[in-house]
Amino acid sequence: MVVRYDSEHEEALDQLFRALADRTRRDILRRTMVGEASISTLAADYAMSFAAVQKHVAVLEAAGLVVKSPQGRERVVRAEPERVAEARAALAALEALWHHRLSRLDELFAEDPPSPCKEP
Amino acid sequence: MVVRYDSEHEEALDQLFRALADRTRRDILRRTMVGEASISTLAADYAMSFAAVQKHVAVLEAAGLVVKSPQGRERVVRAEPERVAEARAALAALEALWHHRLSRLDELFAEDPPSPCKEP
DNA sequence: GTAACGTACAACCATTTGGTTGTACGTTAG
DNA sequence: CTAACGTACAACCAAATGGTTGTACGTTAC
Repeated sequence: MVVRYDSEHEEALDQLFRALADRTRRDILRRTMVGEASISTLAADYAMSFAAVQKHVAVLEAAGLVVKSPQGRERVVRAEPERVAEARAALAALEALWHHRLSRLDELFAEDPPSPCKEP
Repeated sequence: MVVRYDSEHEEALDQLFRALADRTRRDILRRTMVGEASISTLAADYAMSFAAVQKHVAVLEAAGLVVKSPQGRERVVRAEPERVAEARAALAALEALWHHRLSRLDELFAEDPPSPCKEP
C-alpha cells in the first residue's frame, strides 16, 4: 500500500469534483436523477444559451456522472448515481482519516493508564 | 419549500467542490485530517513553490475545509471534518433523489395492479 | 419535400485558476 | 543584535473555464 495516491484515480476525482462544482451542473444532475430528460428540455430552464447547457452536459458526461443516449432526434440524458456514490466514498475516506486520528488518541489514553489524571 | 435551491448555499457548495477538485488540496486535506501541520511543513512535500501551497491552503480555508491558527512564528493548519461532511451530505441528497425515483416506480407498480402485464 | 426541431461543433471572448518570482514583515535561535 | 525562518502579499503569466454566436447536419412532422 505504498502507492501513495494513484494518479489516475486522482485525475478522475479532479474531474468528478470539478464537474460537481457548478450549480447549473448540479441542477442538471438533480433533474436527471429524478428522471431522464433531453438536452433541449434541460436547456429550456436556464438563462443561458443551448450551447452552454450542452457544454455543461458534456462536462458531466466526461466525469461519468451522466450518460447521453440517442433517442429519435434527441439525446436523452440520465444520471449515473454510482458515480455520485464514488465521490461520496472519496469524502468518506477523508473523514475516515479523522476518525483514525481520534482512535489514535484513544490508544494514547488506553496505553497510558499510569498517567495521573485522576481528580484529587 | 418553493425556494428551489438557496443561492447562498449553492455558492458555498461551488466553493466546497471546487476546493476539493484539486489533488494537491485533497492531499493537504488528508494530511491535516490526520494531524495539524504548518504551511511550510506541508509545502516541503510538493514540487511547487511555497507561495503556491500557500494559495492552496487559502482556497481550502475560504471553503471552510481548513482553519489556520498562529502558533509561534508559524501558522498551523488543521482540517474541519464537519465541512467535508457537508459536502458528503450534499452528495447524499443527490443520491436520495435517485432513490425517490425508484420509490415512485414502486408506487406505479403498487398503484397499478390492473395493468395487463401478465404473460399470455 | 420542406420546414422546424434537436444536436454537434468551431471560433471567439472575458474571467478565473494555478503557477511563478520578488519583496516585506514578524518571530525565534544563537 | 543579527541571521535565519515562516508567512503574507503583490505582480505577472499561461492555460482552463464558462459563456457567446454562427454554421452544419440528421430526424421528424406536415
